[in-house]
Amino acid sequence: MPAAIIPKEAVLDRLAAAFRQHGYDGASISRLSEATGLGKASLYHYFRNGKQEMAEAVFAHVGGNFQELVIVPLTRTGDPTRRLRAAARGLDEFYGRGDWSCILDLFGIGSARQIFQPQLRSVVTGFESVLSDLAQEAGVDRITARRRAEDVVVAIQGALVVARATGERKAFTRVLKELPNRLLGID
Amino acid sequence: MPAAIIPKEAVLDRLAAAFRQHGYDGASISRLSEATGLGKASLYHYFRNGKQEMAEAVFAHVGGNFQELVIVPLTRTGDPTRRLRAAARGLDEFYGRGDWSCILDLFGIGSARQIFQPQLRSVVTGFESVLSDLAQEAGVDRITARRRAEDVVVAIQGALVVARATGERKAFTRVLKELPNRLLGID
DNA sequence: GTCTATAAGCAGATAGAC
DNA sequence: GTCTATCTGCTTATAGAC
Repeated sequence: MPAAIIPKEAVLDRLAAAFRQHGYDGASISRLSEATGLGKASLYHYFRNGKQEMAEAVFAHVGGNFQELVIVPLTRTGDPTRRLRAAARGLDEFYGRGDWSCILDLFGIGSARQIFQPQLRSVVTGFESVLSDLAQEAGVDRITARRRAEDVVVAIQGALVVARATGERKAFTRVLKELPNRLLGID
Repeated sequence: MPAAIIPKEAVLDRLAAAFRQHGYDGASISRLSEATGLGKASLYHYFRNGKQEMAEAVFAHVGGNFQELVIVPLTRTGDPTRRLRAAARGLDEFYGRGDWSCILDLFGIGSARQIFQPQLRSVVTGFESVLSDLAQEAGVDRITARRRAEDVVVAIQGALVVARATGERKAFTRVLKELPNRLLGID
């Protein structure tokens, strides 16, 4: 009974990369097999329910990374601006400096949408809550905090779309740099 | 030699709707056939190079709508704020009040990206130019105008992604309402 | 200009050997 | 746990009748 050739974490990272590049419908089992270096049958050994289960595992895995790189820094104690700068660094890493598409975007399209829409919604509202709470902690009134939190999420998603369309990540980099100001700054 | 059953315009509208719903890779010829009400062979009669040509025609057609609904109002003469409000109404219609995904997003994913990336880039830079020129005409300095133009494009794209993820269009509606302020308003 | 029928290949998924 | 081989159905695309 030989051990796994690569750890499941690494498999999930490679599956995530393939889904990010091709989208859910464009990521065929053959491509996922290539991307992981595992044969198709090996993939089915890991994920009995096929592509859908692979996507669900990727979603959970990527969600864990997001939690660690972005949510944890935001929910620490200490100066709000510093926490936002740490989250910006986390977002930069999480999105491959702006080169990687967001699962929130990709899994909202085509057959993935039927599967993931409820979860996409709760990711957005969860992220917005954390941002809004932080803004309020920094003295911003509730209404403004919620609006700005929404604006930040919108800006991150939009910047990734624009980066993909233009082939340049400057819009994304700028959004991250302005992140503390966008959430806490003057109107 | 019977005439076409539905005009090519209508075919393109239905193809566009199908691409918007399923993405490029998810939009199979069968689905495109269903969406248009034409048999597969009829679609190939219209578009000899198959799906790629359908997508290219949709891209051009949708680009024409965008020109008409958004660019024309922005490049008219008259009060900049009024022109931006007209463009906001155009964007609202162009994106089905926030319910439709943007081709800029969808065609940046998977196999469509290989085909369309250069054109996506020029759509973004073109739209940004028009917005930036308008802001400068309204007295905004060049650097600020360019930054705000980029922010506006980012916000529209992001709002559409968030709308799709949450199933709510309020973020999109708000971005449109704030459009004049986002481009011309105080920092 | 539209259709039905069909070709050739790739999709997702499984069986069974090692 | 991995592989090769294979199955079924759907995919793109075409041929040819009307």
